[in-house]
Parts: sequence; structure tokens; C-alpha cells
Amino acid sequence: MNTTKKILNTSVAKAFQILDCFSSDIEELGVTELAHKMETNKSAVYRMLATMEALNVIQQNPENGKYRLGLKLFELGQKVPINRNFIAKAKPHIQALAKQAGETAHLAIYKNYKVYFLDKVVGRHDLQINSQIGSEKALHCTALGKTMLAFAEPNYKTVIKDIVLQQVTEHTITNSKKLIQEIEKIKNQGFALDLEENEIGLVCVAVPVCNNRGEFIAAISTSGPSARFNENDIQIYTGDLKYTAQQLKLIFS
Amino acid sequence: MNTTKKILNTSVAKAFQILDCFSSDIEELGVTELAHKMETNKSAVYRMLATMEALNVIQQNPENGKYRLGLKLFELGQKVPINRNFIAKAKPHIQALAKQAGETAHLAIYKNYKVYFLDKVVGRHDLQINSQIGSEKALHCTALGKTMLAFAEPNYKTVIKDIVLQQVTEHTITNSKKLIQEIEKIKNQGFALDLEENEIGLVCVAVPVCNNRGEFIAAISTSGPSARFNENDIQIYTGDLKYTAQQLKLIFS
DNA sequence: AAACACTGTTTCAATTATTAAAACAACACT
DNA sequence: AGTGTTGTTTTAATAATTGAAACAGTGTTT
Repeated sequence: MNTTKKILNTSVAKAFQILDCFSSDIEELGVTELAHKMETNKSAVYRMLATMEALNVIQQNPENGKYRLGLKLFELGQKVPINRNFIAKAKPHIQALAKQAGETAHLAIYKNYKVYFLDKVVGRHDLQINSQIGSEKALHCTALGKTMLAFAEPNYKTVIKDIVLQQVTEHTITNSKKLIQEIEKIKNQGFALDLEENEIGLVCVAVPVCNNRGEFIAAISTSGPSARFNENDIQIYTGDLKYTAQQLKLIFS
Repeated sequence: MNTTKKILNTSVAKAFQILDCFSSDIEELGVTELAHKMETNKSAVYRMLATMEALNVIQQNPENGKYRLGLKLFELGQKVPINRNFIAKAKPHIQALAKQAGETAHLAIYKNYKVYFLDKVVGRHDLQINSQIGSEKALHCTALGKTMLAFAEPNYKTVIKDIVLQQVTEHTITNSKKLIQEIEKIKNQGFALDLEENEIGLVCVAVPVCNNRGEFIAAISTSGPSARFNENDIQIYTGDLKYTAQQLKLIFS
């Protein structure tokens, strides 16, 4: 199902394994801490960190000796094609979408049978979604994911049978047949809903963004607490989303 | 002068050497092309690329077999502390600055005795500066760099004696004593000018951004062609910059 | 249509770098 | 002063990377 290549260089794999230990919540990590996380010895981790510090990939905090992600990664991140070409151009439209609805808007792509968040603009309310740019979500329990199954995956039926339909909340669709019915419905109506299927109290609306040849590019969504997402609200948000998708389409035309 | 560590893992160094071959202009590179660039053999490059593709660090274009930077780098770039904490929050202010002046605005930090560009918002004119987020510039011949010498480097006098004051244009300050005088002047007036010292025809104004404890955080600048930067313009831009620096200061208060 | 030149990919023994445990040095608690 | 940390260095044993050469595709040229 996946055509990814084999790892031929273990050192490089370990280096990125170290980098993956860091997150928005965990900004700093020590040598011992990392060695424990990765179930290896300190020496290996230390030499990796020393190497990556020489390359500016990692920076050591002189105050406590701990390590954090370095600016080289920021620099490389800026050079990733999808980033430069798409996110920057889409940004103002996503911002407008978030402002219009007052709710958090997301831009995501379909990658490795998962939802991959490219950008996020928060709404004006205090109650916000704890999503993370660069993180991933499952397909079957999110509005963005179901949009991708409907519009980005021609073989969505086989994909649904291959992936694990994990029950996340009581509303999660875990039955393959029901999910296929849901995707067909989404294909017809042109938008997807997530009615507390990923988290209780969280509702989400999503639509696809296509280019002028009709090919799926990304998906955009509006999310918020169920209290602010009644039927009427959802209808308005869907309209906003479709308008934004149309605007984004022009970027590729 | 530099306390960087030694490279202890050659494989990891080579991996990042490959990644450094990519740029905004060079989005795609082949195995042979990379091997030639790095003066090594194809096998080593191929194994690195295959490994990094398995880690999503690199993506292969199925159409032509060539490789491009992958989304993992985008993901990691998003997690770099300075990025998350500062750039995102500073963005609207830099945008407002660029809109107000109509000229390109930059946000940069002091790193490894160089100017390091964190963000850029282009002005409304056709004639633009060809700067790159994530790239570096010398200290002595830029307004941002001289700002950093004045406000970020307590030992700026010894730094000036250690770095090479390369003559970039006929207006570049290459004399140590003159540069120290210039830095003292900048310290007093609170802003730095680059009057065609880095490129003929290009003028730049920069001011420091500090936190509420008065510690240097970053520098911001407005740049454009000398034709649009007469004495009066510069005075207005300096005012805009100081206002923006004050706004950014509040982020840390 | 056949030969050529170019990709990316795989293979292999020779070589080289990585490994992991243990000792070290430096700091921070109690 | 003593104990529990931390990051760092050293060591022979080991497991990895290396690079030339062959392979299998494409597309171009003759």
C-alpha cells in the first residue's frame, strides 16, 4: 500500500528520530533524556547532537546544557516547495475565512493516508482547538480527512478497508460500509462534516480546494465548539469555505 | 571566537549537505546532479536520498525521478522555538510596516556574527530586493548588521577586529576605526543606515527590537532603491520602524 | 530502428566509522 | 562534605558505510 523506500543509512534515521522527539510542548531536551526516550545509550545521542549542533540543526542552551531545534531546520523548512508556493499565497484567504466566521480555519493536504496540517488561523473566541501545524490526523474521524477520501483518493473504498477505523468518540464512524456511504454523500454535497467524531464537543466543516483542472490540491476547514455550530451556522460556514476554495483555485489558474 | 562543536557523525553531515544543495531557485535535483555538486559518488547520495525519503525528509518526483525537499522539514521548521514564538506574532506588525512605507520590510536576528533573515514582507513597488528568508548577510555592510553590532554585541569592538570587513561596494566601511565610530553613532541615534554599502542603488534603514528588560531580540528594517530614500523619506521610515519596534516589544512584556 | 547517452538503482568485498559501557568532570542539591 | 544528577570523553569490538562497476530503465540521436 505504501511505496516508501527502505532506510539504508541508520545514522541519518537516528538523527531525525532525535529531531522528532522535540515538539511544540517539548522545546528542550537533554542528552540523557533523549537517550532514554529512544532506548539507546548516551554516547550515540551525544555524538548526533554534537554533529547537528555543528550544522546549526540543533542548538544547545548554554544555561542548562539542554538542546533545542536549531535555525537550520527553520531555513530548510522555508525552502520546502509546497510551503513557498502554496501556503504563503493561501495565507490571506485562510485569514479572511477565519475572520469571517470568527472560528479557527485550517489548511491541510492529503499525505500518507493521513490529514497533514499545513496552516492554521485561530478564531476570535477564547475556546480554541489545540491543533498543530505539521501534525497529522486520521482520515475517518475528521471533516478534512473525509473530504480527502472523497476528493483526493480515487481508490477510497480500498483505502477505507485497509486503514484502521479507530473509535475515537461515540460518534466516530467505525463501520466500513457506513463510511463509504458517508463519503458518497460528501462527494454529492461537496463538503464534509465532523459532528463530534474526533472529539466530543468539537464540530468541523471542510471543503476541497482544487485547481482549474479539477484536481484535488488541499482541503480547508472551519472548526469550533458544537455550541457555536448549529445547522444554520454550518450552512453559513460551508458557504464561506466554498468561496475561499474558489479563491484558492484561482492561485492555480 | 566560535564555540561550535566538532562533527562526529559524517553520515549526518552528508545528509544535511545534500539538503543544503536545494534552494528556492533549485527545487529539484537528481542523484547524479547531487553527486557531482558534492564531489562524491552516486551510491552514497542515492542511499542518503532513499533513507531521507523513507523519513519524509525528501520526496521524489515520480514524473522525472528527481528529488525535492519533503514535508518533514516543513514540520520540523514549524517547531523551531524562535519560529513559533516570535515570527508568527511579529508577522502582522512587519506587514503593517511594509504597507505603511510601501517598501520591503525585514525581520532578522543576530547569529554566528551574521545577519540572519527570519521574515520578509515585500513592498508594493515593482523594484524589489532579492533577499531570502533563512539566508545570511554580513554585519558591516548592512543596516541590520550594524544595528546588531550596536545593540546585540557587547564586545562589538573586538568582533569588528575579528571579522573581515570586505569591500562590497565603493561605500562599504572597511576601516575598523570608522566602523566603530559608525556603531557609536548608531548607538546614540537608535537606528542604522545602509547607504549603498551593500549594493549600489540600495538603501536600508534598521532599528533594534528589544524586550521590556532592554535586551536585544531582533532587528527590523525597511529597504528600497535610493531614488525612493531621500532624507525626508528616511526620517519617516525611521519613525515607522521605531513604532513597530515598540509594538514588537509588547509581545515580550 | 538501432545505437547511444543519460537517468536512477542495486550489488559487493574492502574499508571505515559507529557503537556502547564505563570512567570523567562539573554542577546542584541535601 | 556527600550524593545524584548532568554533559562529555575514551576504548576496543563491532557493524556500518563506502565506491566502483554493473544493471535496468528512458529518451534522444544517428
